[in-house]
Amino acid sequence: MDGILSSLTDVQRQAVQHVDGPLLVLAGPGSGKTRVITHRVAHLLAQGVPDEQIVALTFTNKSAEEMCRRLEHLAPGRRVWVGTFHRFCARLLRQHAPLVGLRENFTIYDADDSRRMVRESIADANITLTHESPARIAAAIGWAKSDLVTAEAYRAESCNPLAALVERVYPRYCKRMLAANAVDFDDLLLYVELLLRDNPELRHLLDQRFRYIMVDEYQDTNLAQYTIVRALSIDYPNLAVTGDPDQSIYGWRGATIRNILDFEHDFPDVRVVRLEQNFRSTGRILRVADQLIANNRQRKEKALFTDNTLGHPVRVVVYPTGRQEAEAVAARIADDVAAGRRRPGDFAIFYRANSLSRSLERALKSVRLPYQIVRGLEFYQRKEIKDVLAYLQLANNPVNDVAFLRVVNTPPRHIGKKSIACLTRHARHEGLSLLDAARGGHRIDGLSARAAAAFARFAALVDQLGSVPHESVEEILGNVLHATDYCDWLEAAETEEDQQRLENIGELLTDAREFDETHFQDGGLEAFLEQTSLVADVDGWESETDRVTMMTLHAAKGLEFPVVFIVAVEQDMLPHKRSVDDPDRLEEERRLLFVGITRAREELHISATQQRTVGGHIVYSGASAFLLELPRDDIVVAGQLVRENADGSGEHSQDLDLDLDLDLEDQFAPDDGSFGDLEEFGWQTPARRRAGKRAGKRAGKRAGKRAAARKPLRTGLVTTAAELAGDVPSATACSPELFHQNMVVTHPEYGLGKIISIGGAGTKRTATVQFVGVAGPKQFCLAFSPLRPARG
DNA sequence: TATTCGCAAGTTTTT
DNA sequence: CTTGCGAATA
Repeated sequence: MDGILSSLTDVQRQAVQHVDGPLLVLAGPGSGKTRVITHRVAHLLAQGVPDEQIVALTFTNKSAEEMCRRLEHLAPGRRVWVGTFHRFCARLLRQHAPLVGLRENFTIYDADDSRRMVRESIADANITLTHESPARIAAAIGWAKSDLVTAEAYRAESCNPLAALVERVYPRYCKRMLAANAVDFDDLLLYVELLLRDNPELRHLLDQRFRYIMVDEYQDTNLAQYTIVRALSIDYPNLAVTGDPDQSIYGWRGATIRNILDFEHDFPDVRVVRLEQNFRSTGRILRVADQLIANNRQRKEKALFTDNTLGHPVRVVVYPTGRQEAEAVAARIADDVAAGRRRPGDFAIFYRANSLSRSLERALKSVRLPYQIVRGLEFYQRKEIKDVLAYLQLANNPVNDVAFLRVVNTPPRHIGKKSIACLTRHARHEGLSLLDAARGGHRIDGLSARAAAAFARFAALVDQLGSVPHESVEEILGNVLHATDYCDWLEAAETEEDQQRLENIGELLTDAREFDETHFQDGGLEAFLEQTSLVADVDGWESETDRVTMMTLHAAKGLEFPVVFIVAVEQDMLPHKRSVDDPDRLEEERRLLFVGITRAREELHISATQQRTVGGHIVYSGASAFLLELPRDDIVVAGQLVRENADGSGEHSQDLDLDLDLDLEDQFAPDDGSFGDLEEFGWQTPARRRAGKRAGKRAGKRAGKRAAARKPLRTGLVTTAAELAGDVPSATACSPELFHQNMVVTHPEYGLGKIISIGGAGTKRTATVQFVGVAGPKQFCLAFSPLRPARG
């Protein structure tokens, strides 16, 4: 035990040695948080706490594994429960499923399955969507669940069209899910909460059993998660949470930063320990991170410091295009690797959105650098994998209608849309599951004898799958592939794509075999299925292999790399355009960048472009406002950032040093010459564009004029600003969010009008406009209409 | 009923 | 640019 404690700092030791009562560890990035948690577990064990009384909850399987690994070192052979919140809840729910109306073999639906279910429920409610999407309704339902609002309790506030839809769809969705014996991710939490709320004796029992609970990344908990750990810490309030408000990046998923900000309030006798010493990054990197995050209001002040060397300045580079950015990053890495300074595995590239990985991937390929993209989920979302898993799900849970519909005609069994519609109608009418209805298909009106026979054969097939003795998942899976002819079907096709599919299925078989070796005894097929639905992207990351890692900023949390590149730090990308208008969400975007920055140990490169292709369209990007918040003394800038005051007043342009770093000139100037032109571009920050958008007439008009006067722009940048301000009519549509009720607008054909009603979001946002001298109101889909705000 | 083609729509982050 | 969906065709 002495050995364990001696490797810790004083503050860390305080947290580790805390045994009873609530504990809050405010841990800055790189402050040894995981170390503290694992050591504390080891300490508890050393104090005589039985293994089964300790539970450590994490957000990703990845960090759970890491924790297990370290724990195995500190306390070999002990069996402490470490895992994700969702897995923990899934386990509890399996044990007590009947209490909430489920059976213990319930299926966990992924986002895709649950969206299908929402779609059906929308149909149930006789709703035809006009300007909302099933996805948005699904998200709203999820949001309600994270806030512990059940279907029965849900009431739409008046004047909220989305909520009005949710109020009708949510109960139907719930009913359908129960009938299919299925839960979605949010249900896992919600049901456990209800379980604890409605069964006091059970709650007490579990409270007693899980006597020492630890929650990592506490800043990312939502109300449901908070309530669950709270309910398990009443009789034995030994709840230890660790987190950093500055790293809260899941607000969009219902996480509330208040859970950590108010922890001291909720648990009055809490012991608070602050870990502020950073052991990871250079002084400069830490300072850059610290300065950036100082711009946030919602936080607990922290005094981050480090004894590490100052290190290199952070490089901020602006490239003309996304392609050049990707090539430059790849070239830089290739250079370091070729010179023997670094290994590929030292590098990580982070981006805001998955779609940005493509150009990087291509660039790394062309310089022959080994890489891995952390996007593990994708594997389980492939059609062939989902198909095969659907058979397994159906074998395990025969009332799973979504799985039934997925595979009833895959591979093709001469069962068409009409027959399925007929079956569905009958099943609903009789209150049967689709599989049960299929079994007695011959008695259904309007169903051809041929189709009825096909259904019966399918039902028999599924029954056979379910009756195979549960020797191993691999065997069960093998049986599925054989009995359904799935592989034969793919082989027959012989296209390149189908070859790949066969390989993927092979990979799934390997997965199953590995599972059998390690976990089969913990629950067999059901446990395997649970694992496949509860994996996340980060989980696919292999730290051991020597490859360049690419991932989203979200996935990067908790990891560290010697050299980090953060690309596409542009306005509307980071901060993302869906977040810029909401101060809270804007702060979250800033935290996201903070998380990215603090992953870097030795070197950090931040880049942006002037022009990038997103979704097939070229957009002229502007510098992220965040770039201008970085401390000048700790960064080196290549490219020019021109800034104007957000209110559009005065031309206060702050030109950052055009400090071209030599490497960069070497890389680009000779090749394409484009780098030398960069200065001319008069790169524009979004401050101006937004000034134009918001204050429409005043600031916008001036911004437009001024921008036009600053001439050497050859991109469409100025035009864009002017258009947004309403100066130049054009075929391109304005941002739909720009319009609001009662706004006066112009249309090239109809002229001046007024918005009399408006609703929806994104491309679905529609407005009804009454034009002057035009009979009857007109409807517009704002994303594509030539409608724009009127001047003056 | 199966397959193929064309068009439209949606593009943030994840358990 | 991708994926998904619907219609037209074999």
